[in-house]
Amino acid sequence: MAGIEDVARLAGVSTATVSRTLSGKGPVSAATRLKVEAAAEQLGYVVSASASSLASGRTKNIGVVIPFLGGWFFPSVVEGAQRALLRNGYDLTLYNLAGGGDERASVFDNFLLRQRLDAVIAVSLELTEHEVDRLYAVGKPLVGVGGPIGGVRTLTIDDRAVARLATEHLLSLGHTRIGHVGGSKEFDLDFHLPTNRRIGYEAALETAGIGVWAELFEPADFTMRGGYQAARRLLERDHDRPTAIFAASDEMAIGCILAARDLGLTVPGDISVIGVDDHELADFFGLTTIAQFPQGQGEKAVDVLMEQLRDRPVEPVGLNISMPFELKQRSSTAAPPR
Amino acid sequence: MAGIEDVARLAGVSTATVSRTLSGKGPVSAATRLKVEAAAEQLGYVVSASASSLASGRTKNIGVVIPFLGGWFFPSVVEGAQRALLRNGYDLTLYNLAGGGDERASVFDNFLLRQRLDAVIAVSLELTEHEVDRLYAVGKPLVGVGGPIGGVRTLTIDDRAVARLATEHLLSLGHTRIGHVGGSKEFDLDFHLPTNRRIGYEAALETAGIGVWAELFEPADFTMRGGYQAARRLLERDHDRPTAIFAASDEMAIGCILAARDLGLTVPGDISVIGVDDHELADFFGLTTIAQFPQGQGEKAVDVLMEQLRDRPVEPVGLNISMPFELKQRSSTAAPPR
DNA sequence: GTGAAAGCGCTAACAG
DNA sequence: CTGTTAGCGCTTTCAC
Repeated sequence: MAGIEDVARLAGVSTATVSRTLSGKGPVSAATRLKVEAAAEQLGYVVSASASSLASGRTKNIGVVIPFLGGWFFPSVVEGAQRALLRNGYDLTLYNLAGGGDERASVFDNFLLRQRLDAVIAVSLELTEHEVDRLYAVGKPLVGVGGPIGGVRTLTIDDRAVARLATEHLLSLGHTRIGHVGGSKEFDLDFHLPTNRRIGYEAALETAGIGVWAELFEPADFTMRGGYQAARRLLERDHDRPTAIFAASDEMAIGCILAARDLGLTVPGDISVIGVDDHELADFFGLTTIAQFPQGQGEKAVDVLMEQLRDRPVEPVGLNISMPFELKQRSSTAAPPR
Repeated sequence: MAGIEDVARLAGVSTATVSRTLSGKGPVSAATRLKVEAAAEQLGYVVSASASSLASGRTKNIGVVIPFLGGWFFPSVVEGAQRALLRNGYDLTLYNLAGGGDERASVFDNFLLRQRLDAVIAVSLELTEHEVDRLYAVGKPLVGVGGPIGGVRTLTIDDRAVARLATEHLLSLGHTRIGHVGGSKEFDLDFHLPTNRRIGYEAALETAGIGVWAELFEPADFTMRGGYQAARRLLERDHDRPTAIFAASDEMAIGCILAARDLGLTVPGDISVIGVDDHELADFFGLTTIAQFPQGQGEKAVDVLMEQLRDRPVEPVGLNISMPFELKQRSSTAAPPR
């Protein structure tokens, strides 16, 4: 492992010049730049992260905190963030709060405070005041993805608008009895996603002059199995069966499709199904959905941070940054039967 | 951010004593220990990672390199490793090679060499000689998960034994025409998993005195859709249709189940299906499978590293560490029809 | 545009 | 058992 001094010696300059050249900060003549770069290249020199951090206060590393690494959303966000960070020469250190034990406390009270991070991205996390304090105590920029965090810049999709769009799609096809497989109470704690999607669904119905029937709502747990069970409850009654279902996630929507098939119903012949996400399996099941772009969310979070890291004084213009979503029509929705 | 000096002052001792106390290394009297701990607690002191690393040469951080973060396997391995690392006070820095651009080169030629890592875990990676060299150049312990890396300690499951077990399960139920949905050539590059599973399958058939029919093999791409299409090809012929399918992954196996349903066949009535993985969806689909435990693999990789980091001289006893797998019987397998 | 030198905050001998 | 001290390998003033 060659050090900066080796490079300096080989290039015939001082370590200060090597540092300036390789970091791109400070004035260096074209000639020296070339010499230094050649020397560094030849020796395979790579700066020592700890020495550089200690001296400069910058770590070139950012922390990503997630509740757990399951499903499709979190890995996608992380992958997007990773890609963007790599481009910027940053490392990504992952903090996974799963486990339910003292992992969470230990992450917030120790790991994040080790001054190993220049900033943190918190994904779908409802942070307690104490946790936000801890984070701010470090004095590092913080951006949220998905869950509104008090006083923190956050990237979100407008869940009500998403639900409205999905419901309006079904309405526009002529459906009037539209069921909703949403989240149960337990899933509302973190960022009110289920509630917001339900509100959007109901708003769309009301705008269309159609009443909201409580019995057309079925709560589930965001899994395929949960969606399956909810859909069976919705579809097994033979009076007033819905002709369409809006599920609050693709996994649940796929569960609905499978339930319909098991009941001998065809999709979309007898029943239309629409989800939210554009999950990796959506295409295979021909699922119409409202796509959101988690990778893009991860990348965008990084962009926001990079900007903040560059010109410090930039304070949050608006706290919430709205992320795009769009209707992706496939073969699971069509006009109602008859 | 309180520093070690603040703590020393408050506790009325030297910084060396604080360091010794908090790191647990070196002798400290019970009384001082208490004083120091109280002071540190009161000030909310957390050691600066970069200063500590620079001085000690240890970073308390390990790198995990993965080909991409999709699917179910990689996130699970990462989550397992994360959990184990957290317990040991280590951070996890994630390197994702996806993207196909120069990400890979940049990771190996820069990121991993920044001396930010005490060790690295390479998951399902076929490393080039140059890459292994780079890694060894850093002089850090390296352990592989899933893909045998030249000269590196690696955790693997015995893919041939896995396939044999799956096939034998079908044989024991009385099946004799057993199809295999395996991996196509492209997927063999990285660690010969498809080939090994196919060999295991064929070995089991031969041991049972049953010939291997080439037309009972269908290659696919490890996705649900790929499994679906392969199964259709296998099941659509009406002469000599297999009565059971062994798929080399659960996602493909689920695709097979869906294909069977679409062809009007019942599982396991007309056709039995077995997979490999114990994927998160396996239970929902009632899929019999050979479970492997990716979280456990991640944890084990960490254990191996921790041991190596503790008592340096420990050299690889055997290079390959065999990981457990087991038959998990659900409702997708039964005796053949008639 | 470049070099000298003073740290960044901690750890690890080495004394005592 | 505890304190003193010399770095760890860089970055960053500040002169020149």
